[in-house]
Amino acid sequence: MQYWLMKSEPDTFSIDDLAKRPRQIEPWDGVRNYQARNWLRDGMKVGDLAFFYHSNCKTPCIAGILEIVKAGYPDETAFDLDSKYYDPKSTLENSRWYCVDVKLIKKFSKIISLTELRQHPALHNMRLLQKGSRLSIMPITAEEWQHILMLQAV
DNA sequence: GCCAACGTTGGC
DNA sequence: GCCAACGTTGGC
Repeated sequence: MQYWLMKSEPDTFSIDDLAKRPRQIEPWDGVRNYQARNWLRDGMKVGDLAFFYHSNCKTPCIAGILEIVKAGYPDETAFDLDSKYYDPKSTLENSRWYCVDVKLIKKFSKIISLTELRQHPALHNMRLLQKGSRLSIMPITAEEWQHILMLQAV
């Protein structure tokens, strides 16, 4: 059991967009970074939980909780000529990119902003808070997970 | 919109 | 294998 944080730009795909999906399930596709790809392909297991993070927006924040409901499989957007995620170097026989399916577990009634996260010494080591950190998928420790959940409960 | 930080590409 | 050039990310 591993905890994760997954970034999405709300203008592209927000937690509300996920909430509108029929079973609140959606492929988490379009990731084009090798480190993140490795975690999608090899690290994430069905039943793992993840924070849904809104990036590149007015108030960057953790907006809710996701569950991984399907483990890593080839990202089909890479095969789609019309997709902005199209990559000619990814093939059906040898897929370069992977995705997982996520399900919305909870949308926070009170979001936890990046500013708030920075105020807690217990979270200082989070990869998310490191200068220049750009990973869109990252692991979270159980301690960090619990700490952040407490902030939400307050 | 700015720009620092980072990742990728490709010539050599 | 180096590294300059370029493109992207993402907070502010």
